Amino acid sequence: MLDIRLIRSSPDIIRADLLKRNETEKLVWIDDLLREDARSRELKIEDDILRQRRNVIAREINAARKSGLDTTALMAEAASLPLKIKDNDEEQEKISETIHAYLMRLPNILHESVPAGKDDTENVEIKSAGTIKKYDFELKNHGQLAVEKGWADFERATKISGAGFYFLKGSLVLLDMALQRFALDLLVQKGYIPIIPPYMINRSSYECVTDLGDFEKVMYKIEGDDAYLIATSEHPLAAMYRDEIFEDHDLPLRLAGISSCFRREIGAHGLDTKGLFRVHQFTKVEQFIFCRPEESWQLHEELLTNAEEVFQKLEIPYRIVNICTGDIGTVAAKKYDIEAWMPRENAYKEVVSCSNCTSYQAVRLNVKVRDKSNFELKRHVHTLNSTLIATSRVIRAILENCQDETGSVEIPRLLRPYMNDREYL
RNA sequence: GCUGAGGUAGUCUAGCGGUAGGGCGCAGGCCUGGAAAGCCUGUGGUGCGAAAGUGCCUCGGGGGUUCAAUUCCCCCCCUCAGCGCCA
Repeated sequence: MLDIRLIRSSPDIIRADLLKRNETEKLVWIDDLLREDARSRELKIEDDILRQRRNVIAREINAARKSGLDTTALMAEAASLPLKIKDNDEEQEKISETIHAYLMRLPNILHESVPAGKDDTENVEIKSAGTIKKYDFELKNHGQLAVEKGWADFERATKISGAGFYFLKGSLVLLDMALQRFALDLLVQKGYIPIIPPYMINRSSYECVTDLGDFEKVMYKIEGDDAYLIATSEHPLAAMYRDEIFEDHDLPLRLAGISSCFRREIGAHGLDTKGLFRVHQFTKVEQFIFCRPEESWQLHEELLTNAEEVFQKLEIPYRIVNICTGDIGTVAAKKYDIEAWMPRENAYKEVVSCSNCTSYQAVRLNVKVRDKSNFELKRHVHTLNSTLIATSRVIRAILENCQDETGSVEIPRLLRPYMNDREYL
């Protein structure tokens, strides 16, 4: 959410950003918002005066009673005030609901380096790395291979849970856990604090960290409780410090979340229908940072570098794309995706999403940092998040990239210590 | 799930119809050669104001009674302790 004070003081910055996003229909929101905000402040001034009068009279009545004076006139005036205050409050309540509704729907302000573009086809590649191998045999679909080898069972999972679920079996279970520990060790060694968060959080916390549309499309709600299954550990990690103020020396705070992730919307497209790429449930090691506003762009690059290191170490070719205005969504100010090379499809596929959300989550969460040199000054922190490893997608990348003509899968060298030094799955 | 005790500013705690007090922590100031100690001020949200200031709101949340609610009444939420159930 944007800070209303920023919109009040620099509405042209917001307007320019909406134009860049090509969301011109929201331009009128800004005018309406500014009008409502001005009216809200007028009402507050009136309200403050009424309340002040009420407080003064209450004190005067008390003083008069104590000295035995007549209070009839004061009581009469006092009796007229509550109704006026109530009317005023009701109007203010309506206005603040309107303001809040706009604020919840206005997107974050983009970084200047975000490219303009209509959708994901216009994201901009900024780097590609790794050696793409040539295969002189036909690669097997990763899902098909996994079933043949007894490493996964999709049919029985569909029978008992529905499409988009899977039983992971045998070597792939060990591989999944090896990837988790590999990822976690990499982050711990860099000073990130590993965290297992709650897998369910309540609606009010969830609204602070994600886009409203996600409630309808992405999140699983637990019936009968105010609880939603997390779509990523980013969400509980971000909400963890809700309504808190960091001291300057607490930041930057680097966290490594690990959790199962639950998502309703998975789509259904060609090769992805069956397999581990688009699923309702997967495990993810996530990087998350709370920091001072001035250091977030540098830390955004740090997160990306960490994620790249994973694919370098696993020897999986990848590229980095800068997500364009049409694909970036409401929360991030800038987002990189890492896409891993999937040789069977002859294409790069998304495996990492790395975002700087600047103060957008922090404003809703009310998370601030006390300024080092000015005790009174408290600024909203910046939050950043990035996948380190989403195991299901990396498993697919390994099954495809490391496959030989016999259908054997060679385990990436640096992962072997986590696989009891085995060379093949 | 049952019973009991609680929820007061960053934290601990007092107040139980009449401007929310104190301890600790933290920040600043005075003092000092420098520090400690001591003393003073500040500490959440928001409005007006260039500033100095000044007002309003905030005692878990929401209603009600009252000129006035942290205090009385109703509903809800959460925490802790004990018991029960349980991997």
